[in-house]
Amino acid sequence: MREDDSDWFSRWEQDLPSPDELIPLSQSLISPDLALAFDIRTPSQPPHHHHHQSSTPLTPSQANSSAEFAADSSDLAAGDEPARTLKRPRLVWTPQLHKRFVDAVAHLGIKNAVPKTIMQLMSVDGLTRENVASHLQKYRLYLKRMQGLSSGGSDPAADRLFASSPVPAHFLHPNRSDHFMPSFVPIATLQQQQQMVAAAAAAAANPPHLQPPQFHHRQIAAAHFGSPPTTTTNGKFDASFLARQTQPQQTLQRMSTPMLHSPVSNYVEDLESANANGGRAVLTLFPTRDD
DNA sequence: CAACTAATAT
DNA sequence: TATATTAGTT
Repeated sequence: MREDDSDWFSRWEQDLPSPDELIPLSQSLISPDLALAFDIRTPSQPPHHHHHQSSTPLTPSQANSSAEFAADSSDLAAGDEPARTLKRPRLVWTPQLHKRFVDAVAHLGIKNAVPKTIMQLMSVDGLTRENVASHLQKYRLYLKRMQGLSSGGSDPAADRLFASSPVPAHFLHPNRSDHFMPSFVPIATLQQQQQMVAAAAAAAANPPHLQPPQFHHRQIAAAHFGSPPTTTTNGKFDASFLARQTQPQQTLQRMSTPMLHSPVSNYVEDLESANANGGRAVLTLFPTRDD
């Protein structure tokens, strides 16, 4: 029974030659909740993901990363009005997505790294706080596990995902004053929008008990099938921050490090990340790049 | 009470 | 196992 677990991921990767061949395409899965909440009937004209830029209808800044969801075995009856009790497809944490997560946590500091803040920093449309919370829980367990195994621990394939992103040293050190590292927190206007939208939605629509999706009308969750990390299909995330935050909500956003506003190239090299994993990659800033 | 975390369920 | 959902705190 050991072959199963160590294989599923690799097989998953390898068995996906290319999305074009495999994917029948346009399975545009908009988050059911979202679709419902916003009365989005059809995928409408899926913003044809024109492979190449040419005239992009969306500014790069708007081209936020979108969460990828797993293809649910449940068939969506064609033309069948979805019951109001639709649930979101399971989120697939790809290495890229996880990296975004780790970066967010790293820059927030483990102390301040809470689901909501992480979610906001990640700026991945479709991502819910619950998504992040669940992942965070697991990630914390992973960190704890790793603390015990400082050296020589051959990493079981179980943590492949987590191993894909280097663990910032601070994570393993329960140093009480760990607020040294938290670099600037590039909160995009997204945060404000989310807050405002959420408030507005709550005040105006006042949904029964449905979690008011904190997305603006522009932020729509598009679903893709798992893109193999090897094929560089995805990883086209965008750093849509750089918008100076206006009013700090509750979360404290401070610019400690001298470095600051640089349109896109805000790379922070954290060579300190020397984990036992033999992780080679260094810590970069948000600009997620496929490995 | 909203959000966090741990526990539990699928 | 991975992620979702619930439950119990703060």
